[in-house]
Amino acid sequence: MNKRPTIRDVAAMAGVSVATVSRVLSGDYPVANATRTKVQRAVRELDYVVNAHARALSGSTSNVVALVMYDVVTPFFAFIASGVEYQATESDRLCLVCTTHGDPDRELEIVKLMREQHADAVILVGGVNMSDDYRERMYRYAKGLEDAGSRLVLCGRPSLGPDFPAITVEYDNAGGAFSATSHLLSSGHRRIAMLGGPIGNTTFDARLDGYRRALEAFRVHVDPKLIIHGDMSQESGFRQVQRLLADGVEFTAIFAANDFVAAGAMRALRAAGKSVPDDVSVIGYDDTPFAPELTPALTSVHLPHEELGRTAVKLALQRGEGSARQHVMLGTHIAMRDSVRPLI
Amino acid sequence: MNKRPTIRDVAAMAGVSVATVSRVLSGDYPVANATRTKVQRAVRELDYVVNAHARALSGSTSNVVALVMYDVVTPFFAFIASGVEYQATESDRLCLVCTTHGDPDRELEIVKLMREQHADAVILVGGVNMSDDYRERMYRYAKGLEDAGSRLVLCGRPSLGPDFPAITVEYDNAGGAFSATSHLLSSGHRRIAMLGGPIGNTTFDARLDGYRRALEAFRVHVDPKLIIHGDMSQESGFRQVQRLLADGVEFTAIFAANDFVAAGAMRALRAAGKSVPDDVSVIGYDDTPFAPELTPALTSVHLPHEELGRTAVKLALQRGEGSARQHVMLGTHIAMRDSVRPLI
DNA sequence: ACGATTCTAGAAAGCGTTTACCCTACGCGT
DNA sequence: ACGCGTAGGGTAAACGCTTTCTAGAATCGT
Repeated sequence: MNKRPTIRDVAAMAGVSVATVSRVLSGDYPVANATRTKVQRAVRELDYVVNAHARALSGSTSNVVALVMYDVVTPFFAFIASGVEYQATESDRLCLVCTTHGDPDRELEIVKLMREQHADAVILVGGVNMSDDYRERMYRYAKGLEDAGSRLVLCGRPSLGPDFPAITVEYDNAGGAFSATSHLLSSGHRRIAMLGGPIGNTTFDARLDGYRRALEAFRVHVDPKLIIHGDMSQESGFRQVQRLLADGVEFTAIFAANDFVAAGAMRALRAAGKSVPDDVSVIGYDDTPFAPELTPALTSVHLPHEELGRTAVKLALQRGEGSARQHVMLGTHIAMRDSVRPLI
Repeated sequence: MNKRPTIRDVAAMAGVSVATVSRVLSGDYPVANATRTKVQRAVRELDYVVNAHARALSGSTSNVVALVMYDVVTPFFAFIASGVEYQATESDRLCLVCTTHGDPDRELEIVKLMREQHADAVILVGGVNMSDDYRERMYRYAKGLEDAGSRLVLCGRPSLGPDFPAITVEYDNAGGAFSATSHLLSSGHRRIAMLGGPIGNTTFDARLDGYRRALEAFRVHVDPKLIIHGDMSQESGFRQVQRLLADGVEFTAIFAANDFVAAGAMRALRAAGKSVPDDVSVIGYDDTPFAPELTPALTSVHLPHEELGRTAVKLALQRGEGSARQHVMLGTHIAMRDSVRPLI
């Protein structure tokens, strides 16, 4: 097994100094054509590649963007990750992916790892449980990252104030929920069940809030019996509807906190002999790729997932001092399909 | 903005040498308790974290596992990635993710980047177009990675022979297709349409092969008219069925090369007024999370996605010389649901 | 023809760790 | 009392690159 060649080997073979090789490789400094050619031949000959760690140690950037999220398979996260990855390679960065599975300690751990790695940007994706000490801890993280020269981006997570050293890239969570609920309301529905997510999570609190505000805007009573919380799984949606039915709660429409819950809900409805959308209208959130494949095709709130990811990277990599604490909010829209019907 | 502290700052504050600090941090070398405490206090005081690049440069491992795949959102890849990420963090490694979108040049580029990064393992995921020069190029990659001290893993991609310096972790692609087709055959179906993937791709060639072998085992004629190729999208499945119908090809069952194609196919069938499974049985591949949510719930070939990913990492990180070129094959099974019905 | 620029390229000082090597002091067996 | 093994800790040499500083050669204006 050959040892991997270093820059000195290349320099020796080309008969120049290591400085010259380095300059040919980075291509910024003027180098005579003949010399450049010699060096390039040596590089090819030896199949030389630079050592990224040495380069990062010597220079100052690591060319790495870090992505921290709940998991990697939920479409919501996967699509944001896709946008991040896309823009990262566009900007010649590599993409480090870590998952927390909702564990705050793990998140702390990861941020430490990212400081070690000198990531150019650290992107925290998705909602979070805004606990008492979350802000304070997040502030320490942010400081640490700033000192390490990394940009912190909160993506799909609320800002922590304008003086907080982080970029925020949100989508209009509450607004999407408001539109969805309004859509149901203006179709004549008044008894709209909200199948919500875990309490305290910024994402699902916001969706619930949008639901509430829409009802209020239509002067419809917010009936607590219509609001259920669960995790975000298909099973949860299934059971939530079963419970509603078992409790004899009346409703003509369902607003589910995401498409998986909506799918489970529709399954429960079908199992109970109720037709969607004839008996009950259903609307989801996230507009996952399978939404159009359900029967009936699911109406859902569409999010600009990929653009969220792309914007996060773009802003983070943008140099200039004012850029370190921006806040952008992306819009949502409803993808209308067949799971909603006006109430006659 | 504070400069980030180095090990010398810690050493100075604790009144010891940098060597001692390093030893306290790695914890291998004996250090007196009092000294250790002093150092740890200084570390906390300064909020010091090691510089991963300096460590990687000095030591020899980068603690990074690289994952190269088609994209990040297709459930097939996402679940494998999930397994990789899981096992990587289990082994205290970070996980670098790159996508190729099917571009072989991009794959080459990425492997070079991974050599630069000194990744402990490079995992190439999923099928590939086995072109003439693929083998040769892959061989050069493999050599380069081996010299760089990285392990190469082919995951869900066929081995290139026992003397090829790479680990292979496959699932029984053809076997799964064989089972699926056999399931249809033993339910009495004889006219089974195969909605295949792109020609030349190892994954879809294998699935097609399993289909063929099953028909032959049942002594059923393989009718070329029943075999269509497309990309792997829902739309592709939809159009493939439309075409079959328009061409007046007779069939009582469909074997789709993945669940997305199956979903599109079912939609086309429904649009044409055909009932699944009363008129046509359908079976998918990959057993994506939405398969149970379709109407009817889709029978599909279940793959051990996460275990593929986990095994890839586990084998790659396992030290010992013989371990550098192993080959494991994982099994599949059919997840039976409601989209298949015996032909009466 | 001669000083002033402009190119080109080398020498060497870091970048922040780890680790091989060396040294001191102390306990212990004989 | 003496040699020795060992725990504890310091010194300095890598690790492989980038970049500043410096300097010779080539070009140019007058």
